Formats: sequence, C-alpha cells, structure tokens
Amino acid sequence: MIKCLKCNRVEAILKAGFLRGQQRYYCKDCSFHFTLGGTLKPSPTSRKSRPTTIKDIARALGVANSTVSRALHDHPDVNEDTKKAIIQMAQQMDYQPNQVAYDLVKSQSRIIGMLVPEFNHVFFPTVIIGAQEILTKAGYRMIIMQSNESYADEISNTATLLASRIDGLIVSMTKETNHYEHFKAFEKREIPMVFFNRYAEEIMAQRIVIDDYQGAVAAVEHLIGQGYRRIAHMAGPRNLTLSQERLRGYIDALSRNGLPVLNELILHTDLSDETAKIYAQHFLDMAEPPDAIFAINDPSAIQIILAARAKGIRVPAELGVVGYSNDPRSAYIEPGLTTVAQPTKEIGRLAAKKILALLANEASGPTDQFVKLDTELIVRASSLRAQAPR
Amino acid sequence: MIKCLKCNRVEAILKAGFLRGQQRYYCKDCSFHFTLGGTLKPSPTSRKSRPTTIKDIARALGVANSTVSRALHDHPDVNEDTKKAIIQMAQQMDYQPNQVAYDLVKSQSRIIGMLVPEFNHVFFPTVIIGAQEILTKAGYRMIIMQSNESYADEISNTATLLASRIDGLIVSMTKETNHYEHFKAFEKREIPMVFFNRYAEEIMAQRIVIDDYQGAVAAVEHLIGQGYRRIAHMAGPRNLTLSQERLRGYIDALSRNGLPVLNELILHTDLSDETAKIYAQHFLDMAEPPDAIFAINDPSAIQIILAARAKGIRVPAELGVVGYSNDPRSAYIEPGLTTVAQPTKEIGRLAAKKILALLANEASGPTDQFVKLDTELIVRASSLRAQAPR
DNA sequence: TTGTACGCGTTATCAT
DNA sequence: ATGATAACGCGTACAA
Repeated sequence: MIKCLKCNRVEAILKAGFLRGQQRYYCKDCSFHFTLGGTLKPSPTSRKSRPTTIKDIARALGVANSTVSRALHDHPDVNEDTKKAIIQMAQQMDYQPNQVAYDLVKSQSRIIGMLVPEFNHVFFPTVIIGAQEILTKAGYRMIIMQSNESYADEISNTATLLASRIDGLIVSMTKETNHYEHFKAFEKREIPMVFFNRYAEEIMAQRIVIDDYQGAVAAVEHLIGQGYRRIAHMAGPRNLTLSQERLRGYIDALSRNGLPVLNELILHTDLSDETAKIYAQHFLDMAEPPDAIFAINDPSAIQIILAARAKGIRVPAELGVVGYSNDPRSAYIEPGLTTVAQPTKEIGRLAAKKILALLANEASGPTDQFVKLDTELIVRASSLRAQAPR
Repeated sequence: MIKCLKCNRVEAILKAGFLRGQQRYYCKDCSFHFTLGGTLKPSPTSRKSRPTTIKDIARALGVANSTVSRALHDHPDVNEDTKKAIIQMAQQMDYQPNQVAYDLVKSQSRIIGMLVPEFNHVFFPTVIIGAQEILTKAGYRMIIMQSNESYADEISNTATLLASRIDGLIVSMTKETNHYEHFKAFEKREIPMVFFNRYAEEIMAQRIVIDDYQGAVAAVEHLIGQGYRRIAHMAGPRNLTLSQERLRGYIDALSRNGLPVLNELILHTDLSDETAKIYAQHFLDMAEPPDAIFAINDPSAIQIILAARAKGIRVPAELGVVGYSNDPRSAYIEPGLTTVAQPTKEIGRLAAKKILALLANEASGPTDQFVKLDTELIVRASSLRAQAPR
C-alpha cells in the first residue's frame, strides 16, 4: 500500500500520471503530489522535451486544468488576474494547443480533404489555391491527396481520408472511376462532399461544374464563324461527364448551323499526350481530312498543332485548332492557341464555400445541387482563318 | 441516500455525469460505476449514426476493448476464433479506425507538413508529387500549405502545422523570409525538417539544393561558347541562396573566360513578371545593350523574349537568352527557350526519404547536411547564334 | 469563480 | 488468452 508522504494516510491515494518515467501519486486529503523517488529506474535519459500541456500550466500555477482551459479560451467566468497570469505563463512555457487532442474531444478534425486526380498541369493546383484561400481563413486545414488518375489510388486515398476523420471532402474523380462505393462511405457518415468538374451521378453531393456544354458550343461556333466546315472533335474519355457535355455542345453547334455530324470525325482519347499525337496524325492523314479540330483540352490541342507543324500543314490557314482549359503554354505556342478558359481559382473558392456552408447548417440534410460556372472563349491565332494568309 | 451497488457503502458515492440520459454514480471505495437504471427515458431517438468504435465491437461481442484492439492489430496473443469473430464483426459494423485517437495516444500524427511559397508554377506541385509518392507508400499523410510568397502567411502556416503536431516538415521558404524564429520552434520540439531550394543558414536542418552554381556556370559558358560577349544577368532576390549561387556561377564563368563583370549588367528582380518586364526593357534600352541575358528563371526569361519581340530585336541573332527551371512554356515559346532543368520530382522524393530517415533513427540527433542535385542544360533556339541568321 | 471527474477512441500495462 | 484500467490532452457539466 502506498502512504501519502505528507499526511501518511493510505486511502486517499490516486495515481496521477508519470513524471520523468516514475509513477506519480496524488493524495486527495492533503492535495499533495509526490513520486516514490529514489531507487527506481534512472529515468531513461532526458529525451525529447515534451511539449507543454494545459496540465503543466495548471500545475505551475497551482490551479485546475479547467481554469487554464477556460482562461485560454477567453471564457467570461474567470478572474481577470488569474486569466492574465495563465496567459502569461502559457507564453512563458511556450504552450501550443494540441490540435489532435482538441479534435478527439470535439470528434471533428477541422480538416477538409481535397482529392484530385493529378498535379501535372496547372488546373488542379490552381483550384487548390482557391479552396485554400477560403478554408484557411475559416480556420480549416487541408489534406491534399492526388490519385494519379488511378482508381486504385483513389480507393486507398479515400480510406486514408476517412480514417483521418476529415470534416468534409472536395473531390474530382479519376478518369478511370466507374464505381462509387468508396464515396458512399462518406455519404453514410454524413460527411459533406463537393465534387467539381468530374462527378458521379449516383452520389448525393454538391457539384460544381464548368458549363462545358456552353464552352464547347462557343468554341465550335467560333470555328464555323471563321469559315471552317469540316470540324473534327478530339473528345475525352466517355465516362467523364465533362467529355459528354463538350461532345454534346460540339454536336449541337454543328447541327444548329446545318453542318453534318460525322462519326469518323469524333475520336475519344484517354487524355494522354501519346494518344493525342496518334489521333492527330490519324485525322491529318485521312483521305478527306478535317479543316478544323476542337480538342477536349489544351495539351491535346498542342499535340495537334505539333503534328500539323511536322507535316507542314499550316495552322490556321489549312487547319483551325481550338483547345480547352487555357493552359499557360497555349499563349506561347506558335501560333497562339484559341481556347476555352475556365474560372479555375473560382471553382476552388466556391467548393470551399459550399463545404463551409454544409458544415454550418448540417440540419438542412444532404442536398444535391449543381452550380454551373461560365467559361470564356480566348481567341488566339490558331483559329483565325479570316486574317491568315491562305 | 444512494448506496453503492457493489459494496453497499454510502459515503464514497460521487455523481459521475450522465449515461444515456440517466444520472451516473461512482463509488470511490470499490471504483465502480453504475446508474440507477430501469424506468427512465427511452433514449432520445438515434440521431446521426456515430461511427463504429472499438468499444461498440467489444460490446457487441461481449469481449474487452483490449481484445478487440489486439485482434485488429493481429497481435499474436489472441485466440484464432475470437480474432476471426472480431474481424468479421468489424467488417459488419463498418468499423473505421479513428486516426485522431490513435495519434493522441501515440503522441504523433503520421502527418508530414509541406510548406511551399506558391503553386503558380509547376515547380512546387511537382516536388509535392515526388514527396507524396514516397510518403504515402510509408503510410504518412501530408498537409500541404502555401504561403503565397508572404512572410506573414508563412508564420501563420507554421503555427498551424505546429498545432497539428506534424511529425516532420518539408519546406521551401518565402522569398521575403529573413527571420527564422518560427522554424526554431520545430528545432526545439525536435521535429525533423528538410529545407529544399530555399533555406536558412542558421537553422539546423537537412537541406536539399540544386547545384545552382554549376547550373549557372553551364548556362553562361554555353552563351560564351555561342559567341556572346556582353552577357547580362537578371538575378533573383538577394536573400535567397539560390540567387546568390547563380550569381556566383555567372560571375565565375565570366571571369574564368576573361570577360569583365559589369555591375550595370546585373539587376535583382523580385521574381514577378512585372519587374522582369521592366528590367528587360531597361537592358534593351541601354546605350550599349547586352548581347545576351541569363535570367534567374524561365518566367523572367520569357518576359525578356517578349520584350525583345516587342522591340523587334531578334532572338537569338541579336540577343541570346537562357532561363532556369525548364518551365513547360519554355518549349513552346518562339524561339524555344534554352534553360537549366532541375530534377524537380527527385527533390520531392529525396526530401521525403530524408524525413523518413530522420524519423526512423532519431537517435542520430540533429544533423545538418547538404545534398546537391545536378542540373541539366537544355539547349533550344533562344541561345543558338551559331546556326541563326545574322 | 474555481475545482472535480468524465469522456472522446485508442494503445499498453498490468493482473488474472 | 483475456479483462480491467490508466494514460494521451483537452473541453465541459456539475459541484462547491
């Protein structure tokens, strides 16, 4: 049995954590802390200095943990003097709140997960900047993961995010993703999700999309306005809604202007440069080649321009080219690439705001809702046949 | 009066919060918790389904928490049958381990912080990809923050990362950063740090740098080899070591080849496009303008090419230009930009490996150590006077 | 105004 | 092999 070193009683002894590797005791009768020092382990060499905790401050000042907690949170019910003393001591001891402990007790994390398919182009990083701008202002942190355009990576990433107890998820899917069970887990936990650009129809969530249909219509009608008539489309993967929408815009723009829609002029790429190059050559080698190509994105359009250049086909005189996404390279390639610009950073900002809103009034339940953002056609030389030498 | 259900004593009874809406009591004598169960409220309707915990599984199976924990961790000391039952039940109840709780008890986070100055160019995102590749494989998550090239943001970001109890920090400083107290906090906590590209001399940490000196020497000697003689340098911010190193390489390359180093041909930019443009015009407007410019990075070099184009100065015939960092645009601008390529993704991989190594053998104590990575000169048209029409 | 004790979900150290 | 139970650091209802 253990006796209190002060009052010698034995019944009011509680264990009170460890001090330098030794069991520490607390006597409730005389409010006395002590350890059974002496012959125990020689304390395993003073190691990594443990960060200051609320307890440390309380002990140093002889007050209760709760008082310290209250003072640090500027709770009204705490004496001004004690508060001052506590805050000063906290500074002196270089106290840093432990977010992990806070999260546990609050059973939240103040972390928003951000899951994107890739970092190789500026698009997703820019969206991230936008989201971060809003979220850090609101006191949220972000865990950013990228799935490498791989379904398997997406699965493991979502599992990680789930274990990290993220409070919300901003996500754009892999181009491979066709099953959505891994997202349903968030649905079940009622963790708000915002999908952007690429999304799953069957998942109940907020979606932020570019108005891909309008962007495509504008691009194709611009080509038609420049006198191009045999316009091909290098389309994207069939499972992505954005591909479907841009294809729909392409088809409607042609039909609306009395031009035929020819299957031979529509090719679906996997968004890789290699495939784009192969398809570009295929288009240019056709018996009756297109006089213009509308590409699913700028990297593909750039491959088209390069392929044309290699074959000695003049752009825009013999071939008009329009891309999508306003890649930084598009302004610098020769000729400058006409493209559809998306409000990239705005997507991120909006997604973040949506998440915060969902977090705020969780009462409103899961709503799925679309936000469509407008695009802007940026006209450069690659599609201007009017002024070009013939 | 309330009697303990176990020892029937009455004096040692404390109230102990509520359990499912019922007053709960605690007997200090026999350390026993109990409620006066029975006819009370029928539990206030199951709300938001709380995620399954280890306790839930234990209760469902009538075993102890510790047994569940052991089973889930594949501890040897657990009966095969119980283990099987537990694992199955865990699946059935859709159990997800709570990383936050795990982190608290382990007083670690398995999170590596990554702090970079900006996302506007491909450089930092690419480094991040490299780091992530290694870290996720090792079971670490990342919190990525960007400081917007602002010292104030860097301060607040480091505070956030500190509170998040990150296990390690990979960082590249702001171009404004001149004081390093906020990094010393990590030093004090013995949180391993790896600086890359931009670092502080006074902080004890691993550093990964590109061999900027060699890269600059190669660039300038290439220009000299092409017959340029009056070579200017658009240098970077003075406080960044990379600026100093590239400047040193520039100076040494000139001296070594018997060319004078002229102060009027050295201008320090702040890395913004606007300043680059102004300085480019200044160079080109000089009474005796340079016949070549070595720029601190590609964005600046691109501004130089654009300025020359605007003035009708032919590149490379009248002006040679070499950049640094192999920006994706540099291959597409006209003429193609000669540049010094850095092994970007490799930086990230290496930084991650360093962090993991430091985490593994923390015994080795804080070492500061340099790793220098080699660059590669990519020669494009902007500096090839030999073949160019004069 | 201040202190006590509990719980958040785990792991780990004891007993048994 | 399994069960209690004390941590981890914090917020907070309740008691004093």
